[in-house]
Amino acid sequence: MKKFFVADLDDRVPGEKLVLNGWAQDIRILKNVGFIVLRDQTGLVQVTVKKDSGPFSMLGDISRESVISVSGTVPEKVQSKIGREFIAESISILNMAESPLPLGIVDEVEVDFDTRFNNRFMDLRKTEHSRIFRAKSAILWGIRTFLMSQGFTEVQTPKIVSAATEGGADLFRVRYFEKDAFLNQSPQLYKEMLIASGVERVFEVGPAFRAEEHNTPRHLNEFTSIDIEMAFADHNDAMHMLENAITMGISNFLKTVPDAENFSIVKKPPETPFPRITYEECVSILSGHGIKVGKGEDLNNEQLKIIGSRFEGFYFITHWPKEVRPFYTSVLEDRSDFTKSFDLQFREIELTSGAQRVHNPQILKNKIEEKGLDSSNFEFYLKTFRYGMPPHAGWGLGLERLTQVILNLPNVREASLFPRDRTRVFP
RNA sequence: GCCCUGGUAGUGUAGCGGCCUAUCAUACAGGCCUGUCGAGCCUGUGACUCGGGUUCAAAUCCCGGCCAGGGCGCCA
Repeated sequence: MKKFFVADLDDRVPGEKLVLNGWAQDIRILKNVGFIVLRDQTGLVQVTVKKDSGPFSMLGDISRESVISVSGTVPEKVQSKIGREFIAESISILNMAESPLPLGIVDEVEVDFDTRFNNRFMDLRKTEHSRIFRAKSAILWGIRTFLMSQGFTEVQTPKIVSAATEGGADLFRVRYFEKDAFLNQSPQLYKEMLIASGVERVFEVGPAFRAEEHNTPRHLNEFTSIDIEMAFADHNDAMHMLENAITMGISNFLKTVPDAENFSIVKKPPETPFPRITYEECVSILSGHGIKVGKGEDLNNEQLKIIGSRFEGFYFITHWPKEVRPFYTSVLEDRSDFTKSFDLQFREIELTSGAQRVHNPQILKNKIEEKGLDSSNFEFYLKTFRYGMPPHAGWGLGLERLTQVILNLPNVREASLFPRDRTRVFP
């Protein structure tokens, strides 16, 4: 069993004997001395092999990326530029790596996306890639602990479903024994049903599937959605919960991940509340740029870039027209063309979509039909609204996109261990 | 779904009708080197996505397939 990590060396005293395990990232052999750069999940150490020591003669047999175990001592003085050094007394090869490697870990060559993802296990041995997932994990942990502190219960809802959440066009169809079924695009309907069950605050972290044939740096066909739903709440309550959750996620990331402030573009937790701008204000700003947005039209990428350039980081766009929002979104009492909805944006990237929901069953049924959907397919859902459904609100947050914008990754696929996109279902 | 671009050694590239027996880097193998650390130096190994077509001649031009990256739409 492994007892020490490479980074533990920083707390050890000179002369102490211990065993380090890891990957032989690089091997350099000179006439009178040899070096192995040993890597484990905590970092790098230079293992120095003196000519008169036993393992010197076997250095040439170790291939890059082989897994080795080194016993040795902590040196009096660290001479390596890596900042950590260890003097080998014996080395055993636990598993030899084949060569050449499918992609180099320390080679000074670029690697294409395709090659990287075809060999993702190897790609992730690069610290700059694996740390994305340490960041993602820490962000999620911060959000999760925050939601738990606010009285939320984490739930798991089905991913194989019989009806579409908001339509049918963009769902993956699967064979479910003798029936047709779909992979769920969102836990939306289930979250709401749980509100009717008397659990007042629920959240779920789980996969969402979209069969859209997009091919962009910000879309995945399978992504991780952080979804919440809260009873006796409106869209403003949901926005507060969201900005605080994000702030706690970032704060936990910055606090717990080594070197976080150096590879993140978000250097400190954002201040709350996040700026808010209404859809109509956006339209008016765009009009100042000579861009006309038609009534009830969605904002496109180019338009969102213009809006996004006015803000430092996160901001909300609120009160979207009802045309561009799903049937379960409630409208403003005084202006029924607009909804109690919001998107959380970071520049032009949409991270979250949320709203206060419709809780009156008759209005909800009408809205389903207005969207051209067959309300009888939603009976399992509508039924839960007829026996005491509180007013409620919630949101869905894309975890990969959140990670992407915080780390300023050029492509959202980088924030997914094994991305599923228009053409990739492997590995 | 529409549109654009690209596929050359393990990896990343140059070449874009004959000078290609295909460039360079990195990797790999061997050698040299007083502790190296993007080590350095020498020698060697290793490649034109697939199928048709045009041509005296195709890595290079045309068509199709497969694979990839991106733009739009749509969305998290």
